[in-house]
Amino acid sequence: MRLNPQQQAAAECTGQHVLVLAGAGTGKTATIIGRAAHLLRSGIQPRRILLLTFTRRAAREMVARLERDVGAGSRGVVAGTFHHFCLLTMRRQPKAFGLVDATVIDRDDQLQLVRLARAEQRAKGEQFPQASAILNAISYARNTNAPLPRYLAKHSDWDEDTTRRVLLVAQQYRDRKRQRGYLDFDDLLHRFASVLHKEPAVRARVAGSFDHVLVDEMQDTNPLQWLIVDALRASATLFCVGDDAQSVYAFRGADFRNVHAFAERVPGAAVLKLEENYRSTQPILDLANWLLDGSSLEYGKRLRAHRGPGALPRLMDFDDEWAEADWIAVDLIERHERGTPWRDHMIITRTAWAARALESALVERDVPYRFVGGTQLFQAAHVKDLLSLVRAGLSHRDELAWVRYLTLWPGIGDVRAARTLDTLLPQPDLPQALDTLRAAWKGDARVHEGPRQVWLGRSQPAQVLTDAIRFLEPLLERRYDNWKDRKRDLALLAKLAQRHRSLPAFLEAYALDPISSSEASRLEQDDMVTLITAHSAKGTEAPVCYLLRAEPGLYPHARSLGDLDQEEEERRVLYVGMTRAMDTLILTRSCRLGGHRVFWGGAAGQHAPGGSAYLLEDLPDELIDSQPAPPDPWDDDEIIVPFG
DNA sequence: AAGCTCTGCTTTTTT
DNA sequence: AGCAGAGCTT
Repeated sequence: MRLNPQQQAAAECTGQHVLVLAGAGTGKTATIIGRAAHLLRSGIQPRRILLLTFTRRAAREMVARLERDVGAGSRGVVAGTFHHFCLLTMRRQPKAFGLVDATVIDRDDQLQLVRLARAEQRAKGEQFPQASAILNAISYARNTNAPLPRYLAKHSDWDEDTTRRVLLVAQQYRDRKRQRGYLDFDDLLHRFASVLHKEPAVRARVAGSFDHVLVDEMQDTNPLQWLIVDALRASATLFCVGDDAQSVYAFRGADFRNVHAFAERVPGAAVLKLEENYRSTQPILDLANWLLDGSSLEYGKRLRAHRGPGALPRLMDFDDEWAEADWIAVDLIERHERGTPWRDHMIITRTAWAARALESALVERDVPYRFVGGTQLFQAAHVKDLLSLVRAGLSHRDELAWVRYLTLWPGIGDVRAARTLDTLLPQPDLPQALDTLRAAWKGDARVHEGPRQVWLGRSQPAQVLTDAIRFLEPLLERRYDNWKDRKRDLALLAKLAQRHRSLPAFLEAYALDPISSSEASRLEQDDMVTLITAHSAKGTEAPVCYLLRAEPGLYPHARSLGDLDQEEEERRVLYVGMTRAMDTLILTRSCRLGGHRVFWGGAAGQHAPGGSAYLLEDLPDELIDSQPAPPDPWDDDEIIVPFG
């Protein structure tokens, strides 16, 4: 791989900590990979290089590219998400981190726990914050390393009494986690950071195992992650890459001061810039530059296209989302027929939900596609059902799994499940708990058999999964009307389990990475259109990009209206979306801008002073090729035939 | 008393 | 797709 002089200089700048400010498409990944390759060539041992990314996608891509560039010499480089790295390290020395016998839980499990606590605080029929809202607040405070009461006082509009009870919910959530040995995603970072902070010996051991730490997407790191990077700096050299204009995870506590204040926090650090864009043609970048110019913040960024001129981005208006979706599907088919492979097309959506019309159009027109981001296909209910049985068969203390498994049975609801669990929990181990269950349960005798099968066969993950599917089949078939389709997902899961030595390892890997959708699709076919959320799209590119529903209510998202920081983040989300396109950028919208629409979310167009209710409001004509809406193919007005 | 089924509501972004 | 609530069934 060839680097330009700036990239080269960055990759080879050794002897001090480095921050690289890299605009969209300027070869950020190439540079970080180039850096790793340079270190390996200069004799650094692979296992002394740590490569931290923010998303699993980025981690996978980095590893693949590094292997392609360096070959087997890259084996042993430690690469993964922050969460992954923390868990891995803590699993190696469980005692030092107090991690013996802990189960990692995903967001669904978290929500379930919060729901239980919430039910106790909420009066019947009363308006009370949703479990997800409470969990978001808990998580945000945690990731920004701020006490929850202070965070709520500042950022929520809940009244005093509600706030008091939300704090009780949070307290209970914590207690329940502790009692059951559950660790949520935030705990992974928090536990790791706090032990590194409090135990100099542990810190020295962890930090001392690396010479170089490479951090991707630095603008997305949150204060907790900063503490981790900061601890590693004690004996390793940092190489951080980021772009403040692409910071889109503030909702998760990301703090781009980690980029802005880098030089002050890390004395003697070199700050380098990459500004030449290699991805897109100039008109696409002109549009992106215009978008940033409209901000009240100063991003100090002007993307220059190394590739030079090209076609103007297009803007298409439609009557409704169905017409829009169908037009895109047809356009994709035409491009495909003209010889462009499906994989060269990417459709970028603000939310998973906003793409529902598009998904049905793609299905209807037989366009092969995969969805990246949003709620994963594999977090589906039937997968959770299966995994709940597996988890129940490994520990009688896993309350969430047991309740889910038990309520699959006809005649068992929340109440009976909870009561049954009260008898299981005090038992010393699982076999005895199962005996108790068999003795106490008057109904279907098979209830205890499923977990028992798992327990007995637990040394062979793939076989356990296969047996568990067979065991659950009658129950699930009754429950879901499209069982045949769902069964295929489960079979895939059993196949993936083959790769893991133990069931807990499989479950933990799954919790952190609920089946790489990439893997799932690779098992099927390669050439397909990518439908992707703007957040997930960061770091990707495609020759042809559609920006779906680039309309008021979505850019900025209605929920962000009224908060200047959030509105500003929406600008960056749109910026990320636009700068994915290499040759062709097509923006589509599906509402008539003339007729004022009231958007859900309450705020109804009330944007913050200095912000904007619609980011493409004053789009200059010369930057875009505006096209009138094509006739509505679904127009079902009666055709009046004149008689003579 | 507990579970089941129907209906209406509500959907940001991710580890 | 999943939740909450109402009303019905076991």
